[in-house]
Amino acid sequence: MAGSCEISNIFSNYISAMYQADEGQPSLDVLGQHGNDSTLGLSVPTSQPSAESAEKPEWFSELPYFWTKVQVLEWISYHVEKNKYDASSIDFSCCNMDGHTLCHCTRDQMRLIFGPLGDELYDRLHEITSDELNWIIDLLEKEDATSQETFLDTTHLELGNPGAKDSLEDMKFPSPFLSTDFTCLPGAMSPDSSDTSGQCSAYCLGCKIPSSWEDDGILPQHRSRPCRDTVFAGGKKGDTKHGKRKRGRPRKLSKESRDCLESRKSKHSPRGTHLWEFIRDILIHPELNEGLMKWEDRREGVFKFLRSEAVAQLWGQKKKNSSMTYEKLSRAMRYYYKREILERVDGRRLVYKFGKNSSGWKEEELD
DNA sequence: GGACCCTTTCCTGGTT
DNA sequence: TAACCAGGAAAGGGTC
Repeated sequence: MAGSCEISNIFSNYISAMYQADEGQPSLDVLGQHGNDSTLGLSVPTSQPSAESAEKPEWFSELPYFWTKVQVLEWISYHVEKNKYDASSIDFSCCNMDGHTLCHCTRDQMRLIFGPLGDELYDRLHEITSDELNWIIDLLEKEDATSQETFLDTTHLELGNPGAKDSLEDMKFPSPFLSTDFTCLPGAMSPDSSDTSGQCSAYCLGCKIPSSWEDDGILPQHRSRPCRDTVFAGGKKGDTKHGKRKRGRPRKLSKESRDCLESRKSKHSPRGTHLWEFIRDILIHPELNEGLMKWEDRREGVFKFLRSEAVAQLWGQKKKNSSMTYEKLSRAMRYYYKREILERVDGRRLVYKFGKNSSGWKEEELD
């Protein structure tokens, strides 16, 4: 009970502080500024430095997973205030949780604890943590560069990485795939576009991610709005007259925009993973691809897309292409027939087979 | 700078 | 009717 009292105090203090410094309120609109994009269902804090940045609460610059109980409360307080919610109906005794616990709350649990605010909190947390997966992926990339390890030790993530936190600040970017298509729990990673009320889909800290998912293409992008708005400018349909666009790949970003987005990237970053390698990596990590793809005949290299659009979205995310679809992905797959990287599997929808020019999928090779 | 490669995008038509 | 498949065509972007 004492804990509950303490929590209430923190809560009150925080709200008081916010009233006193209304101007200084964290610009976490932030968490909703891109939110109009229902496809993405995400938004990220702006990276534009603001005069108030010095007054941002601690939780703003921390990963939710690492939030202390106090920071969790501050975060809750912020949203209580933001939504003009009556905090008296919140069960404070249930708020005594750290970020780790918070991140594993289901939507239903959030509702139970926070009432109508539960949905809001769940969504906001989801937004932040979806960004974090990208942070994690980035972290993995750095890790991979030094260790050549395919997988990341889970404990490493749980301990955190101060350097990577900085990266998070710099590079948050919404993850459409993860936000809409993944229910990603520690130890399980399965897409589920329809499930918005199940387990907390925000966290993937227990997941191990194939090394090829870590390359440049999947790196978080700069999160400032002006840049982000230009990221997929070429990918929008109907951007030419008569609602039709020219054939071919749309022009990429202007140099300025690219610089903005990729200031972190090496100018000579190697070519990203090829599509077939990306597909292969999903397949050879069954613990991650549950629900995405499956082997039909492992020995023969026959596999099937279970959630074709989800895979396409993931591929699109990797290539920074929000308009990727299975239709397009499958066209690229069909080009592999000629090169014998893939073989046709006639009469079976969504089924492909690795060809003689592919590698790295056979069990013998993996051993 | 240009060739080449690897997609990406659009499209038409066919199949399930 | 929708989803998928097949493959031509055109184009962008990265690498060499």
